[in-house]
Amino acid sequence: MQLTRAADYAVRVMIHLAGLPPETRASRAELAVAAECPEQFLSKVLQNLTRAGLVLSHRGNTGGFELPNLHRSATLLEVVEAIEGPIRLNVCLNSDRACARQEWCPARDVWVNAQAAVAEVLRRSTINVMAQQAAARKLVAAPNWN
Amino acid sequence: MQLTRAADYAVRVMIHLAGLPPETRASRAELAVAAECPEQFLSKVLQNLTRAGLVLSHRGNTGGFELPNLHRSATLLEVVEAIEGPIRLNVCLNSDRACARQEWCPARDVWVNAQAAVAEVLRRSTINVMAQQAAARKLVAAPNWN
DNA sequence: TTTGAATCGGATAAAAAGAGTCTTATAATT
DNA sequence: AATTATAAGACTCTTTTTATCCGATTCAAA
Repeated sequence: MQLTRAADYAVRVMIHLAGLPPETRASRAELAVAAECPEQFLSKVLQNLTRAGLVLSHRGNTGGFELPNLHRSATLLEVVEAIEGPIRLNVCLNSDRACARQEWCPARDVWVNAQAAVAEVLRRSTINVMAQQAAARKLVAAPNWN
Repeated sequence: MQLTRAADYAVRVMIHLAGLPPETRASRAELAVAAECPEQFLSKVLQNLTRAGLVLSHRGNTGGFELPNLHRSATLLEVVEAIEGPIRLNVCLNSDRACARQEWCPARDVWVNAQAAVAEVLRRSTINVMAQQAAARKLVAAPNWN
């Protein structure tokens, strides 16, 4: 019951991108430094984000990754699910493979509620707001007023 | 980000035990049928529940497992954590191995809140109440009034 | 048009976790 | 003593996680 490293890195990257000026491209290398993770592994994460449309990739000499304006306010839920797929707190919540106990099982209701609670928290956080928070906190941590 | 089968089985077993009269012993075989899971695997689950004190085990000819009265109102959180250990939605929430970004990372707050939300839902559900619900719903599903 | 810098995509792999099995030991009742 | 339980540890198999490597592709600039 834990977030994967891949999803964590994805969130880090998205927040970093949201902190850059619009239309800025960041190279994979830069993003790997920002996310503090192996660059090759981040490659896979970025490909998933690209496929989900949360990020735009550009190849070639001046290539890199860019956050489309449309997704500057993406939620953490979107980012996490882009990497891990839909959140399912228990196998019995998979609509495909329904559980035989479903009719009467009181635990299922709890899993449903718990899952909804997590999703709600993740849905309420957008990466642009988090980027602002990060910037503000870094200023407080290492002020440069002179 | 999913419950393990072991934790799911543990919950099933605890609810089953809570539905029996106090001081009743249920054999491992009976519990495996009730939980719809392999008996040998359940063995490991039951050992963990026993170590956590949530269940009493008795060896020998008339042995079996028993739910101590003290724990008839155990919460789902207790049961799940007895099997999986403390819930940690992300590695950075492990107090031992703190994250270097902790000072300013705005995502951490979200993980903290999400984790608290899950825990709260699980804490609000007790197995005795769920056993009653299960019994009531089974009656509705297959009534036997005559 | 060639070169170089960048991502893409597939193959591979090591490590860890999850899920389950098997066997021997131990305990308690009959 | 025999029978019937659980305990405990070793073991296996599969899947997931967490990467790494390398050739192909793309694009811009020299």
